[in-house]
Amino acid sequence: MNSDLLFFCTMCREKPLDEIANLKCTIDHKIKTYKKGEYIAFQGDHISNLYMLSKGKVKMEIITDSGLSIFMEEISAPYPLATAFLFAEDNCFPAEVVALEDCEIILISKQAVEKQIAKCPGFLRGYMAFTANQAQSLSDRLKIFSQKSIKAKIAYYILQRDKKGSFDLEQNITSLAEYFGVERPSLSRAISEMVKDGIIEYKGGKGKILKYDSLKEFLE
Amino acid sequence: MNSDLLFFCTMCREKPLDEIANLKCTIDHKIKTYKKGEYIAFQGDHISNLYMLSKGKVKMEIITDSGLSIFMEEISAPYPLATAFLFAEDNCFPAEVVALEDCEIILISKQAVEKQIAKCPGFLRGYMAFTANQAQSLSDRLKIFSQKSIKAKIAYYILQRDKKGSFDLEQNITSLAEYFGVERPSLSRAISEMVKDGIIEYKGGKGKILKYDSLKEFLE
DNA sequence: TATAGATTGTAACATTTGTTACACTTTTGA
DNA sequence: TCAAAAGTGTAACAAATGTTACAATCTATA
Repeated sequence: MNSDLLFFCTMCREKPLDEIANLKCTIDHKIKTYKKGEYIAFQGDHISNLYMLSKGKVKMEIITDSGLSIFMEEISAPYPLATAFLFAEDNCFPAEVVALEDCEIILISKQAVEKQIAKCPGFLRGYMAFTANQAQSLSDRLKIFSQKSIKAKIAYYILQRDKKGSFDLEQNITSLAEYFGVERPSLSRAISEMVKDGIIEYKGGKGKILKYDSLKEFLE
Repeated sequence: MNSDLLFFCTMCREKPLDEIANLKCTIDHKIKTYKKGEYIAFQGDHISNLYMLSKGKVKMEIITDSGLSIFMEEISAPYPLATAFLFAEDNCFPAEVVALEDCEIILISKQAVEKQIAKCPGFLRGYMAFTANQAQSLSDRLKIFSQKSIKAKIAYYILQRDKKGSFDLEQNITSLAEYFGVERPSLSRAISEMVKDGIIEYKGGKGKILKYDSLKEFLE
């Protein structure tokens, strides 16, 4: 996948892929490469470019004043880095970015991004859709987390996916436990208890809701 | 505060207030008013306008297929509603919006928003800054929630605010407990134990970090 | 098909957190 | 200035969740 293509795929989703392949990227950009282990950005760096990770894998790490690492996340290409921060009030990198493999990054200046947004509504929609979807999934996850008990999380999750009394967890118990921020055996146990209490049926990732009222009582 | 002013204050933050006051709002918009109890939007409605709540207070409520309310949030003017969703892939209202008081809403069509964004970089920055800041605070909160134990949440929170060995909680214990999603006495107890163990000093919202290593051990 | 690896359910026990109640302090507003 | 309200720390006990271990099942691949 060449860089232009990648760029259009990620940021300008309105055109079909074959059409994109024939487009010439007219956006002013630079391409930088980093060797494994190199720093791509330091925490607190002013963000004046859009960073599109086009090849490789990076680690973003939040370091405190005293040098302790308190948060870490790995990101694989293709993915834009810190998109939200480019336009945020405090437009500094919130974390250090280190190349975990050899990486290629497409840099587009804030001015170029603004120019492109003004020129191409598709680019605007792509950029907005990206940050919007990101905010949306953060907010979804936060709603799950704000349910205090595991059974409440389950109730919230399956009620959201309720299709005429049936639900599909859409992922295995191990991942779901991680998504909920709880231990797998604890989630397993909670589901078992809800089945035993006749509130739901459950088998192999899918199930049925038997008592809506009981589920509702777990919430909030 | 007139509607134009409100609009510029919220979405176009680059100009000083006195300058804003003299501006004429050239953005194509409609103003709608709703009586207390009226529905402003239904869950699933297609979002084709930016909704600026300029007066009043609304309730956003997520209702499941089966009619259960599983999430609720109150929003007071001035505040834009569902900004992220206007450009999201699934651009439907995620919740019902009901007027809790008599409300006024400024409606700006997606086309008008795009036009304005293309025309006025300040508007773009305002819009982006808003969604970006929103995403940022969601993400901050999610990091706290993803720390499993209360002491880990405390450790993460104060390390983030560490200024040369001192920290300031910036809010009272009651609010902080709510922010963490735990009970107040539980938070109180956890802090007391950390003080007793000589890990931190604490008094009236402020404190000092005595053992960085012990704090670090709580994380993740 | 056979087999190694991943996923799942379950159990017993340890640990953490929630719950409730109360006394004490600080803040607020009349 | 005083009384009421809000905020705080603490304790004892209940409840929920984590931890660890193991066996059963499913899945992918040689």
